[in-house]
Amino acid sequence: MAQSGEPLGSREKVLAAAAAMYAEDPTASLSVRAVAARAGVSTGSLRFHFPTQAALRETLLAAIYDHAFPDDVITDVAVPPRERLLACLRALLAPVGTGAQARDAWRRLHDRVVAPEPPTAQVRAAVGEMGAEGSRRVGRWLRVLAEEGALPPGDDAARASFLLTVVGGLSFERAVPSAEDDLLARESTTLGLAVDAVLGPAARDVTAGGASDVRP
Amino acid sequence: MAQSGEPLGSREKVLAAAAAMYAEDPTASLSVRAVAARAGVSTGSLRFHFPTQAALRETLLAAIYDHAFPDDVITDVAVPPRERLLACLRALLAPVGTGAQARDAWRRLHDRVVAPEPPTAQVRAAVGEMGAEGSRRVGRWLRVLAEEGALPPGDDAARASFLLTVVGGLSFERAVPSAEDDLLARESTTLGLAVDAVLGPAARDVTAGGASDVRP
DNA sequence: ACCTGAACACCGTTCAAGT
DNA sequence: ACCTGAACACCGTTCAAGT
Repeated sequence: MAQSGEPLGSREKVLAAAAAMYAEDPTASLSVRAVAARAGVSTGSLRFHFPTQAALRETLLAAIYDHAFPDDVITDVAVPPRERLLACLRALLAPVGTGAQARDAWRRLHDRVVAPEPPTAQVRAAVGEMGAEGSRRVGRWLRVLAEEGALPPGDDAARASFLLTVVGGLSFERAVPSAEDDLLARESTTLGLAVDAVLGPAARDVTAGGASDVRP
Repeated sequence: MAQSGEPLGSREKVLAAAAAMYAEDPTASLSVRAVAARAGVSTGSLRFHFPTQAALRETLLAAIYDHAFPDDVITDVAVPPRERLLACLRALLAPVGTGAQARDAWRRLHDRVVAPEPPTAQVRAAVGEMGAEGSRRVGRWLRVLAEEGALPPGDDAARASFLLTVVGGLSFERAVPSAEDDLLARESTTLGLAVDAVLGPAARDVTAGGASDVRP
Protein backbone atom coordinates (compact mmCIF):
# COMPACT_ATOMS: atom_id res chain seq x y z
CA MET A 1 0.00 0.00 0.00
CA ALA A 2 1.38 3.42 -0.92
CA GLN A 3 1.66 5.66 2.08
CA SER A 4 1.13 9.40 1.59
CA GLY A 5 4.64 9.95 0.32
CA GLU A 6 4.27 10.80 -3.32
CA PRO A 7 1.41 11.89 -5.56
CA LEU A 8 -1.11 9.15 -6.16
CA GLY A 9 -1.96 8.04 -9.66
CA SER A 10 -5.50 8.56 -10.85
CA ARG A 11 -6.32 4.94 -10.29
CA GLU A 12 -5.24 5.17 -6.68
CA LYS A 13 -7.01 8.48 -6.19
CA VAL A 14 -10.24 6.95 -7.44
CA LEU A 15 -9.84 3.93 -5.23
CA ALA A 16 -9.00 6.09 -2.23
CA ALA A 17 -12.00 8.31 -2.84
CA ALA A 18 -14.29 5.33 -3.16
CA ALA A 19 -12.83 3.81 -0.01
CA ALA A 20 -13.27 7.07 1.89
CA MET A 21 -16.86 7.40 0.75
CA TYR A 22 -17.53 3.81 1.67
CA ALA A 23 -15.93 4.32 5.07
CA GLU A 24 -18.06 7.39 5.71
CA ASP A 25 -21.23 5.70 4.58
CA PRO A 26 -21.27 2.06 3.49
CA THR A 27 -24.63 2.64 1.87
CA ALA A 28 -23.42 5.54 -0.30
CA SER A 29 -24.09 5.20 -3.99
CA LEU A 30 -20.52 5.37 -5.34
CA SER A 31 -21.73 6.70 -8.66
CA VAL A 32 -19.26 7.54 -11.41
CA ARG A 33 -19.56 11.26 -10.99
CA ALA A 34 -19.56 11.27 -7.22
CA VAL A 35 -16.43 9.18 -6.97
CA ALA A 36 -14.70 10.99 -9.82
CA ALA A 37 -15.43 14.38 -8.26
CA ARG A 38 -14.24 13.24 -4.87
CA ALA A 39 -11.07 11.91 -6.44
CA GLY A 40 -10.56 15.11 -8.44
CA VAL A 41 -10.57 13.15 -11.64
CA SER A 42 -12.72 13.09 -14.74
CA THR A 43 -15.33 10.42 -15.34
CA GLY A 44 -13.42 9.39 -18.43
CA SER A 45 -10.31 8.79 -16.42
CA LEU A 46 -12.28 6.76 -13.92
CA ARG A 47 -13.67 4.74 -16.81
CA PHE A 48 -10.24 4.25 -18.21
CA HIS A 49 -9.03 2.56 -15.06
CA PHE A 50 -12.30 0.89 -14.21
CA PRO A 51 -14.11 -0.08 -17.40
CA THR A 52 -17.35 -0.43 -15.52
CA GLN A 53 -18.85 0.58 -12.20
CA ALA A 54 -19.07 -3.09 -11.28
CA ALA A 55 -15.31 -3.34 -11.85
CA LEU A 56 -14.72 -0.41 -9.52
CA ARG A 57 -16.88 -1.89 -6.79
CA GLU A 58 -15.25 -5.25 -7.22
CA THR A 59 -11.76 -3.79 -6.97
CA LEU A 60 -12.74 -1.77 -3.92
CA LEU A 61 -14.23 -4.79 -2.26
CA ALA A 62 -11.10 -6.79 -2.99
CA ALA A 63 -8.93 -3.98 -1.62
CA ILE A 64 -10.95 -3.85 1.57
CA TYR A 65 -10.73 -7.53 2.20
CA ASP A 66 -7.25 -7.85 0.82
CA HIS A 67 -5.85 -6.79 4.14
CA ALA A 68 -4.74 -10.33 4.74
CA PHE A 69 -5.35 -10.06 8.43
CA PRO A 70 -3.05 -12.26 10.42
CA ASP A 71 -4.94 -14.52 12.75
CA ASP A 72 -3.77 -12.61 15.81
CA VAL A 73 -5.65 -9.42 15.07
CA ILE A 74 -8.11 -10.75 17.56
CA THR A 75 -5.72 -10.11 20.42
CA ASP A 76 -5.02 -6.49 19.54
CA VAL A 77 -6.57 -4.78 22.55
CA ALA A 78 -6.04 -1.37 20.98
CA VAL A 79 -8.94 -2.12 18.66
CA PRO A 80 -12.52 -2.44 19.95
CA PRO A 81 -13.60 -6.10 20.19
CA ARG A 82 -16.37 -5.55 17.70
CA GLU A 83 -13.93 -4.32 15.07
CA ARG A 84 -11.57 -7.16 15.75
CA LEU A 85 -14.21 -9.81 15.28
CA LEU A 86 -15.43 -8.05 12.15
CA ALA A 87 -11.91 -8.01 10.75
CA CYS A 88 -11.47 -11.70 11.45
CA LEU A 89 -14.74 -12.58 9.76
CA ARG A 90 -13.74 -10.50 6.77
CA ALA A 91 -10.47 -12.34 6.64
CA LEU A 92 -12.44 -15.57 6.61
CA LEU A 93 -14.47 -14.28 3.70
CA ALA A 94 -11.57 -12.82 1.77
CA PRO A 95 -10.25 -15.93 -0.01
CA VAL A 96 -13.58 -16.36 -1.73
CA GLY A 97 -12.86 -13.31 -3.84
CA THR A 98 -15.52 -11.48 -5.77
CA GLY A 99 -17.36 -11.76 -9.07
CA ALA A 100 -15.99 -14.30 -11.48
CA GLN A 101 -13.33 -15.33 -9.01
CA ALA A 102 -15.93 -16.08 -6.38
CA ARG A 103 -17.97 -18.06 -8.88
CA ASP A 104 -14.93 -20.06 -9.80
CA ALA A 105 -14.18 -20.84 -6.17
CA TRP A 106 -17.79 -21.77 -5.66
CA ARG A 107 -17.80 -23.98 -8.73
CA ARG A 108 -14.84 -25.95 -7.43
CA LEU A 109 -16.48 -26.36 -4.06
CA HIS A 110 -19.68 -27.41 -5.72
CA ASP A 111 -18.06 -30.00 -7.95
CA ARG A 112 -16.18 -31.47 -5.09
CA VAL A 113 -18.79 -31.32 -2.35
CA VAL A 114 -22.37 -31.23 -3.53
CA ALA A 115 -22.17 -32.64 -7.07
CA PRO A 116 -21.10 -36.23 -6.26
CA GLU A 117 -24.16 -38.33 -5.56
CA PRO A 118 -24.09 -40.22 -3.37
CA PRO A 119 -21.35 -38.39 -1.51
CA THR A 120 -18.34 -40.56 -0.76
CA ALA A 121 -17.06 -41.08 2.74
CA GLN A 122 -13.97 -39.19 1.66
CA VAL A 123 -15.92 -36.08 0.73
CA ARG A 124 -17.91 -36.37 3.89
CA ALA A 125 -14.76 -36.49 5.98
CA ALA A 126 -13.07 -33.65 4.11
CA VAL A 127 -16.10 -31.44 4.50
CA GLY A 128 -16.33 -32.30 8.16
CA GLU A 129 -12.71 -31.27 8.54
CA MET A 130 -13.34 -27.99 6.78
CA GLY A 131 -16.20 -27.23 9.09
CA ALA A 132 -14.22 -28.23 12.12
CA GLU A 133 -11.33 -26.02 11.10
CA GLY A 134 -13.67 -23.09 10.69
CA SER A 135 -15.25 -23.78 14.04
CA ARG A 136 -11.86 -23.96 15.65
CA ARG A 137 -10.75 -20.63 14.27
CA VAL A 138 -13.96 -18.81 15.13
CA GLY A 139 -14.06 -20.57 18.48
CA ARG A 140 -10.60 -19.30 19.27
CA TRP A 141 -11.59 -15.73 18.44
CA LEU A 142 -14.58 -15.97 20.69
CA ARG A 143 -12.52 -17.43 23.50
CA VAL A 144 -10.07 -14.54 23.32
CA LEU A 145 -12.89 -12.03 23.52
CA ALA A 146 -14.51 -13.99 26.32
CA GLU A 147 -11.33 -13.84 28.37
CA GLU A 148 -11.38 -10.08 28.01
CA GLY A 149 -14.94 -10.02 29.23
CA ALA A 150 -16.10 -8.66 25.90
CA LEU A 151 -18.41 -11.60 25.36
CA PRO A 152 -21.53 -12.20 27.42
CA PRO A 153 -21.85 -15.75 28.78
CA GLY A 154 -23.47 -18.14 26.37
CA ASP A 155 -23.02 -21.12 24.06
CA ASP A 156 -19.89 -20.27 22.12
CA ALA A 157 -20.15 -23.34 19.93
CA ALA A 158 -23.57 -22.19 18.80
CA ARG A 159 -22.20 -18.72 18.23
CA ALA A 160 -19.33 -20.02 16.13
CA SER A 161 -21.73 -22.12 14.08
CA PHE A 162 -23.92 -19.09 13.60
CA LEU A 163 -21.07 -16.87 12.43
CA LEU A 164 -19.83 -19.53 10.05
CA THR A 165 -23.29 -19.83 8.57
CA VAL A 166 -23.44 -16.09 8.01
CA VAL A 167 -20.02 -16.08 6.37
CA GLY A 168 -21.09 -19.03 4.26
CA GLY A 169 -24.22 -17.22 3.16
CA LEU A 170 -22.19 -14.14 2.28
CA SER A 171 -19.64 -16.14 0.37
CA PHE A 172 -22.37 -17.65 -1.73
CA GLU A 173 -23.82 -14.22 -2.39
CA ARG A 174 -20.38 -13.24 -3.63
CA ALA A 175 -20.83 -15.78 -6.40
CA VAL A 176 -24.35 -14.75 -7.28
CA PRO A 177 -24.17 -12.48 -10.32
CA SER A 178 -26.85 -9.90 -9.60
CA ALA A 179 -25.97 -9.32 -5.99
CA GLU A 180 -22.79 -7.47 -6.91
CA ASP A 181 -24.36 -4.04 -6.96
CA ASP A 182 -24.99 -3.33 -3.31
CA LEU A 183 -22.80 -6.13 -2.07
CA LEU A 184 -20.52 -3.75 -0.21
CA ALA A 185 -23.26 -2.20 1.86
CA ARG A 186 -25.11 -5.44 2.45
CA GLU A 187 -22.04 -7.33 3.59
CA SER A 188 -21.12 -4.56 5.96
CA THR A 189 -24.50 -4.36 7.65
CA THR A 190 -25.01 -8.11 7.69
CA LEU A 191 -21.64 -8.79 9.30
CA GLY A 192 -22.40 -6.01 11.75
CA LEU A 193 -25.71 -7.55 12.73
CA ALA A 194 -24.12 -10.96 13.09
CA VAL A 195 -21.35 -9.65 15.31
CA ASP A 196 -23.84 -7.70 17.41
CA ALA A 197 -25.87 -10.85 17.85
CA VAL A 198 -22.82 -12.49 19.37
CA LEU A 199 -21.27 -9.63 21.33
CA GLY A 200 -24.54 -8.17 22.47
CA PRO A 201 -25.90 -4.69 21.76
CA ALA A 202 -23.46 -3.07 24.17
CA ALA A 203 -20.56 -3.54 21.78
CA ARG A 204 -22.30 -1.69 19.01
CA ASP A 205 -22.10 1.68 20.72
CA VAL A 206 -18.33 1.62 20.92
CA THR A 207 -17.95 2.47 17.27
CA ALA A 208 -20.16 4.67 15.19
CA GLY A 209 -21.22 3.58 11.72
CA GLY A 210 -20.83 0.18 10.20
CA ALA A 211 -17.61 0.77 8.30
CA SER A 212 -14.31 -0.18 9.72
CA ASP A 213 -10.95 1.24 8.87
CA VAL A 214 -10.76 1.48 5.14
CA ARG A 215 -7.44 3.12 4.59
CA PRO A 216 -6.95 5.05 1.38
CA MET B 1 -54.85 -12.43 -20.18
CA ALA B 2 -57.62 -10.66 -22.09
CA GLN B 3 -56.38 -9.07 -25.27
CA SER B 4 -59.14 -6.51 -25.24
CA GLY B 5 -62.64 -6.23 -23.88
CA GLU B 6 -64.29 -3.97 -21.38
CA PRO B 7 -62.61 -0.61 -20.95
CA LEU B 8 -59.99 -1.01 -18.29
CA GLY B 9 -59.08 1.86 -16.03
CA SER B 10 -55.60 3.25 -16.39
CA ARG B 11 -54.48 1.52 -13.24
CA GLU B 12 -55.61 -1.81 -14.58
CA LYS B 13 -54.13 -1.12 -17.99
CA VAL B 14 -50.78 -0.38 -16.39
CA LEU B 15 -50.92 -3.46 -14.23
CA ALA B 16 -51.99 -5.61 -17.18
CA ALA B 17 -49.21 -4.23 -19.34
CA ALA B 18 -46.63 -4.83 -16.64
CA ALA B 19 -47.97 -8.36 -16.09
CA ALA B 20 -47.83 -9.08 -19.80
CA MET B 21 -44.29 -7.79 -20.09
CA TYR B 22 -43.27 -9.77 -17.06
CA ALA B 23 -44.94 -12.90 -18.43
CA GLU B 24 -43.22 -12.50 -21.77
CA ASP B 25 -39.86 -11.88 -20.20
CA PRO B 26 -39.35 -11.97 -16.45
CA THR B 27 -36.06 -10.16 -16.96
CA ALA B 28 -37.64 -7.22 -18.77
CA SER B 29 -36.90 -3.86 -17.23
CA LEU B 30 -40.45 -2.61 -16.54
CA SER B 31 -39.33 0.99 -16.70
CA VAL B 32 -41.84 3.81 -16.37
CA ARG B 33 -41.78 4.68 -20.01
CA ALA B 34 -41.81 1.13 -21.30
CA VAL B 35 -44.79 0.09 -19.19
CA ALA B 36 -46.64 3.33 -19.82
CA ALA B 37 -46.16 2.99 -23.56
CA ARG B 38 -47.28 -0.62 -23.53
CA ALA B 39 -50.34 0.37 -21.51
CA GLY B 40 -51.08 3.29 -23.83
CA VAL B 41 -50.88 5.67 -20.91
CA SER B 42 -48.73 8.61 -19.98
CA THR B 43 -45.94 8.36 -17.48
CA GLY B 44 -47.77 10.88 -15.33
CA SER B 45 -50.84 8.72 -15.21
CA LEU B 46 -48.75 5.73 -14.26
CA ARG B 47 -47.19 7.80 -11.50
CA PHE B 48 -50.60 8.88 -10.31
CA HIS B 49 -51.65 5.30 -9.67
CA PHE B 50 -48.25 4.02 -8.63
CA PRO B 51 -46.36 6.73 -6.78
CA THR B 52 -43.11 4.93 -7.36
CA GLN B 53 -41.71 2.23 -9.57
CA ALA B 54 -41.11 0.12 -6.51
CA ALA B 55 -44.80 0.42 -5.73
CA LEU B 56 -45.68 -0.79 -9.19
CA ARG B 57 -43.35 -3.78 -9.00
CA GLU B 58 -44.51 -4.56 -5.51
CA THR B 59 -48.15 -4.49 -6.52
CA LEU B 60 -47.43 -6.65 -9.53
CA LEU B 61 -45.49 -9.25 -7.61
CA ALA B 62 -47.93 -9.20 -4.77
CA ALA B 63 -50.66 -9.94 -7.30
CA ILE B 64 -48.60 -12.74 -8.80
CA TYR B 65 -47.48 -14.35 -5.58
CA ASP B 66 -50.51 -13.62 -3.47
CA HIS B 67 -52.42 -16.77 -4.18
CA ALA B 68 -49.20 -18.72 -4.25
CA PHE B 69 -47.94 -17.75 -0.80
CA PRO B 70 -50.64 -16.83 1.63
CA ASP B 71 -48.10 -16.65 4.47
CA ASP B 72 -50.32 -15.54 7.31
CA VAL B 73 -48.47 -17.29 10.12
CA ILE B 74 -46.80 -14.01 10.90
CA THR B 75 -50.05 -12.35 11.93
CA ASP B 76 -51.05 -15.01 14.46
CA VAL B 77 -50.90 -12.93 17.61
CA ALA B 78 -51.50 -15.99 19.79
CA VAL B 79 -47.90 -17.01 19.15
CA PRO B 80 -44.94 -14.99 20.49
CA PRO B 81 -43.34 -12.82 17.79
CA ARG B 82 -40.05 -14.65 18.08
CA GLU B 83 -41.70 -18.01 17.37
CA ARG B 84 -43.62 -16.57 14.46
CA LEU B 85 -40.55 -15.14 12.78
CA LEU B 86 -38.74 -18.41 13.36
CA ALA B 87 -41.62 -20.33 11.78
CA CYS B 88 -41.57 -18.06 8.75
CA LEU B 89 -37.85 -18.45 8.28
CA ARG B 90 -38.23 -22.20 8.57
CA ALA B 91 -40.94 -22.04 5.93
CA LEU B 92 -38.50 -20.16 3.73
CA LEU B 93 -35.93 -22.87 4.29
CA ALA B 94 -38.31 -25.80 3.94
CA PRO B 95 -38.48 -26.12 0.14
CA VAL B 96 -34.75 -26.76 0.06
CA GLY B 97 -35.28 -30.14 1.66
CA THR B 98 -32.50 -32.11 3.25
CA GLY B 99 -29.72 -34.45 2.20
CA ALA B 100 -29.85 -35.64 -1.39
CA GLN B 101 -32.92 -33.55 -2.05
CA ALA B 102 -31.14 -30.42 -0.87
CA ARG B 103 -28.13 -31.27 -3.00
CA ASP B 104 -30.37 -31.67 -6.02
CA ALA B 105 -32.01 -28.32 -5.40
CA TRP B 106 -28.62 -26.77 -4.94
CA ARG B 107 -27.28 -28.35 -8.11
CA ARG B 108 -30.09 -26.83 -10.13
CA LEU B 109 -29.50 -23.42 -8.62
CA HIS B 110 -25.79 -23.75 -9.26
CA ASP B 111 -26.18 -24.74 -12.90
CA ARG B 112 -28.52 -21.89 -13.55
CA VAL B 113 -26.93 -19.13 -11.53
CA VAL B 114 -23.24 -19.56 -10.84
CA ALA B 115 -22.09 -21.97 -13.54
CA PRO B 116 -22.65 -19.76 -16.62
CA GLU B 117 -19.57 -17.65 -17.18
CA PRO B 118 -19.88 -14.88 -17.92
CA PRO B 119 -23.35 -14.59 -16.43
CA THR B 120 -25.91 -13.29 -18.87
CA ALA B 121 -27.89 -10.18 -18.17
CA GLN B 122 -30.93 -12.40 -18.07
CA VAL B 123 -29.58 -14.56 -15.26
CA ARG B 124 -28.43 -11.46 -13.45
CA ALA B 125 -31.86 -9.87 -13.61
CA ALA B 126 -33.72 -13.03 -12.72
CA VAL B 127 -31.53 -13.63 -9.72
CA GLY B 128 -31.96 -10.04 -8.65
CA GLU B 129 -35.69 -10.44 -8.85
CA MET B 130 -35.52 -13.60 -6.79
CA GLY B 131 -33.59 -11.82 -4.11
CA ALA B 132 -35.97 -8.90 -4.20
CA GLU B 133 -38.92 -11.23 -3.79
CA GLY B 134 -37.29 -12.80 -0.77
CA SER B 135 -36.54 -9.38 0.66
CA ARG B 136 -40.13 -8.40 0.15
CA ARG B 137 -41.44 -11.42 1.98
CA VAL B 138 -39.10 -11.08 4.92
CA GLY B 139 -39.66 -7.34 4.89
CA ARG B 140 -43.39 -7.91 5.19
CA TRP B 141 -42.89 -10.16 8.19
CA LEU B 142 -40.74 -7.56 9.86
CA ARG B 143 -43.31 -4.87 9.11
CA VAL B 144 -46.04 -6.91 10.76
CA LEU B 145 -43.93 -7.37 13.86
CA ALA B 146 -42.95 -3.71 13.84
CA GLU B 147 -46.60 -2.68 13.83
CA GLU B 148 -47.09 -4.78 16.92
CA GLY B 149 -44.18 -3.03 18.57
CA ALA B 150 -42.25 -6.29 18.72
CA LEU B 151 -39.42 -4.87 16.66
CA PRO B 152 -37.03 -2.17 17.88
CA PRO B 153 -36.52 0.73 15.47
CA GLY B 154 -33.82 0.09 12.92
CA ASP B 155 -32.98 -0.56 9.30
CA ASP B 156 -35.45 -3.25 8.31
CA ALA B 157 -33.97 -3.63 4.84
CA ALA B 158 -30.63 -4.46 6.40
CA ARG B 159 -32.33 -6.88 8.75
CA ALA B 160 -34.13 -8.61 5.92
CA SER B 161 -30.90 -8.90 3.99
CA PHE B 162 -29.22 -10.31 7.06
CA LEU B 163 -31.92 -12.92 7.63
CA LEU B 164 -31.86 -13.94 3.98
CA THR B 165 -28.12 -14.41 4.16
CA VAL B 166 -28.52 -16.63 7.21
CA VAL B 167 -31.21 -18.68 5.50
CA GLY B 168 -29.01 -18.90 2.42
CA GLY B 169 -26.11 -20.13 4.50
CA LEU B 170 -28.29 -22.72 6.19
CA SER B 171 -29.75 -23.89 2.91
CA PHE B 172 -26.26 -24.48 1.62
CA GLU B 173 -25.34 -26.40 4.73
CA ARG B 174 -28.38 -28.55 4.05
CA ALA B 175 -26.69 -29.65 0.84
CA VAL B 176 -23.31 -30.25 2.40
CA PRO B 177 -22.87 -33.92 3.16
CA SER B 178 -21.53 -33.68 6.67
CA ALA B 179 -22.78 -34.76 10.01
CA GLU B 180 -26.47 -34.43 9.40
CA ASP B 181 -27.17 -35.49 12.97
CA ASP B 182 -26.82 -32.17 14.68
CA LEU B 183 -27.98 -30.23 11.66
CA LEU B 184 -31.39 -29.67 13.15
CA ALA B 185 -29.97 -28.46 16.43
CA ARG B 186 -27.46 -26.19 14.75
CA GLU B 187 -30.10 -24.78 12.48
CA SER B 188 -32.32 -24.13 15.43
CA THR B 189 -29.72 -22.25 17.45
CA THR B 190 -28.46 -20.36 14.44
CA LEU B 191 -31.93 -19.25 13.45
CA GLY B 192 -32.52 -18.32 17.05
CA LEU B 193 -29.43 -16.14 17.17
CA ALA B 194 -30.38 -14.52 13.88
CA VAL B 195 -33.88 -13.77 15.08
CA ASP B 196 -32.57 -12.40 18.37
CA ALA B 197 -30.23 -10.14 16.46
CA VAL B 198 -33.24 -8.67 14.74
CA LEU B 199 -35.83 -8.63 17.51
CA GLY B 200 -33.39 -7.56 20.19
CA PRO B 201 -32.48 -9.22 23.47
CA ALA B 202 -35.90 -8.44 24.94
CA ALA B 203 -37.58 -11.14 22.90
CA ARG B 204 -35.04 -13.83 23.73
CA ASP B 205 -35.45 -14.71 27.33
CA VAL B 206 -36.53 -13.02 30.51
CA THR B 207 -33.47 -14.23 32.38
CA ALA B 208 -31.45 -11.14 31.51
CA GLY B 209 -31.26 -9.21 34.75
CA GLY B 210 -28.14 -7.25 33.88
CA ALA B 211 -27.85 -3.86 32.30
CA SER B 212 -29.56 -4.28 28.96
CA ASP B 213 -30.07 -0.74 27.84
CA VAL B 214 -32.12 -0.58 24.72
CA ARG B 215 -31.31 2.67 23.11
CA PRO B 216 -34.24 4.92 22.19
C1' DA C 1 -0.55 5.49 -22.13
C1' DC C 2 -3.29 8.44 -19.75
C1' DC C 3 -6.81 11.88 -19.26
C1' DT C 4 -10.55 15.23 -20.41
C1' DG C 5 -15.33 16.53 -20.66
C1' DA C 6 -19.12 16.60 -23.65
C1' DA C 7 -22.63 13.69 -25.44
C1' DC C 8 -25.77 9.81 -25.51
C1' DA C 9 -29.34 7.01 -23.95
C1' DC C 10 -31.37 5.76 -20.38
C1' DC C 11 -33.64 6.06 -15.47
C1' DG C 12 -37.35 7.70 -11.73
C1' DT C 13 -39.75 11.64 -10.14
C1' DT C 14 -41.99 16.19 -10.20
C1' DC C 15 -45.30 19.38 -11.69
C1' DA C 16 -47.96 23.08 -14.20
C1' DA C 17 -51.49 22.38 -17.06
C1' DG C 18 -55.40 20.34 -19.02
C1' DT C 19 -60.23 17.44 -18.82
C1' DA D 1 -60.37 12.89 -9.67
C1' DC D 2 -57.78 11.67 -13.39
C1' DC D 3 -54.45 12.40 -17.00
C1' DT D 4 -50.87 14.67 -20.03
C1' DG D 5 -46.14 15.40 -21.37
C1' DA D 6 -42.36 18.36 -20.65
C1' DA D 7 -38.72 19.12 -17.48
C1' DC D 8 -35.44 17.91 -13.92
C1' DA D 9 -31.84 15.51 -11.81
C1' DC D 10 -29.74 11.72 -11.83
C1' DC D 11 -27.39 7.21 -13.83
C1' DG D 12 -23.56 4.35 -16.65
C1' DT D 13 -21.17 4.31 -20.87
C1' DT D 14 -19.01 6.01 -25.12
C1' DC D 15 -15.84 8.68 -27.61
C1' DA D 16 -13.34 12.35 -30.26
C1' DA D 17 -9.92 15.02 -28.69
C1' DG D 18 -6.10 16.42 -26.11
C1' DT D 19 -1.16 15.60 -23.46
